[in-house]
Amino acid sequence: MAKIKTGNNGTKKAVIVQHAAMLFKSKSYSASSMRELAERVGVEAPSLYNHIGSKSELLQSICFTVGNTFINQIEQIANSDDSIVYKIETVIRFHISMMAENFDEIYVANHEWKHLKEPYLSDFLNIRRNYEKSLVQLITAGIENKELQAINPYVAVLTILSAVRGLEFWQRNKKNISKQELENDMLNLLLRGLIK
Amino acid sequence: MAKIKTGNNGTKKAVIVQHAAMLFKSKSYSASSMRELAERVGVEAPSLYNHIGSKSELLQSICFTVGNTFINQIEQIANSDDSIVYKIETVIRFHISMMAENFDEIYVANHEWKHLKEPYLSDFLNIRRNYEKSLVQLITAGIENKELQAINPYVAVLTILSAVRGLEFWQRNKKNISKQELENDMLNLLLRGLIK
DNA sequence: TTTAAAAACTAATTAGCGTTAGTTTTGCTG
DNA sequence: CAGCAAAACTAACGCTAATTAGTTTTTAAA
Repeated sequence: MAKIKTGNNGTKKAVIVQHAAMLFKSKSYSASSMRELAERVGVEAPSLYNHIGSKSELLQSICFTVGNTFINQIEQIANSDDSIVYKIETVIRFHISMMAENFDEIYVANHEWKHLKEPYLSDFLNIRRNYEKSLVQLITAGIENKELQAINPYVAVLTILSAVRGLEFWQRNKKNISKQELENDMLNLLLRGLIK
Repeated sequence: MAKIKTGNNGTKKAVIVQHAAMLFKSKSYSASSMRELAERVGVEAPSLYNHIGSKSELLQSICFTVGNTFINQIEQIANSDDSIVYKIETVIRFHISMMAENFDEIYVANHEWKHLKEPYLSDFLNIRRNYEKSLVQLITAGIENKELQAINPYVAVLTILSAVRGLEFWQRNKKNISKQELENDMLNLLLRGLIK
């Protein structure tokens, strides 16, 4: 009946992927049906297959777009010659910005990656491992540097990544706290701690 | 064919719930089938229904057991007369212990609650909101107290809860870091910050 | 050893899923 | 306006799901 509206930029597949991210976020991947996705896109389910290969291809698109974005960013930061503390600040600010502007995709990549099929599942986990490894190197350098406290670098990375991932709770309460205040307070907390 | 083994403590339903937690954790709720659950329990699928009411009742059991445990704990802590900093330490240590000893249920409660049906979904979200509220009060008291830095209490709570939730990543690497080292480093980081 | 409840089984129902096949409509290009 | 490819449609296939019905086996007490 209706046609898929691309809004003059991006392919029709991109429109479908965007709707898929919203649907997968709210219902989870397994509980989302192609029929409901089609309804949201404004089309009958089989029509989707003129533009995509399969349901799992949608999940792949989402997860790898997100993964590659973060890998690119961390490489850029690692190659700059700022101080370690400033680099860490930049990483955290980038996570907060991504969370604000690409929430659906990031949420899906964080929560639904386990439904990827091989070999994509292994590829995705590799990307994530490499990202964590880059951060561990950053923290380790900062400790040798004496810029940072001597704590286990893996614990530090785990805490930082979890904290920024937790911004999904902020998304529910966006009105109460501005992005600026959130950024400043979270950086302050992670860098200087809770205690006065 | 076989019978459900209770190991002499707990009901048969408890055995099924425990297996359900493991299954839901590894496959997600929607992608888990009663047939596979039955196989893990060692029985045919319809036999499960002699002990439980439905698949979603299993999820309810898991989510509310976890929720009530944390609500009880936070009430106990709030009613003690330790310093705020010590209370926060106790909360964080409790989360780490629970994560170490009841990982499957906590993981499922954290990740699969959205598949609860009404009215259980609303009830669960209420429990979680109340828990967060208790923590916000704790942080707020600590700021007025001058024990804590004056940052937005909601940001502090969000960061703490996310950090402890992130311990699910530690579960994958348990061998590399002892619970003691993890506890000390994470407390140190959250209370005193990354910077030396 | 009889008996009755608990708990297992087999078979079937109903419903929804992703996807394919085949056909019709749409919209651009000559 | 003729023709053709892109993209929509309807119908249906093959599966798998949660659950129910009805029956048999097991367990344990009288």
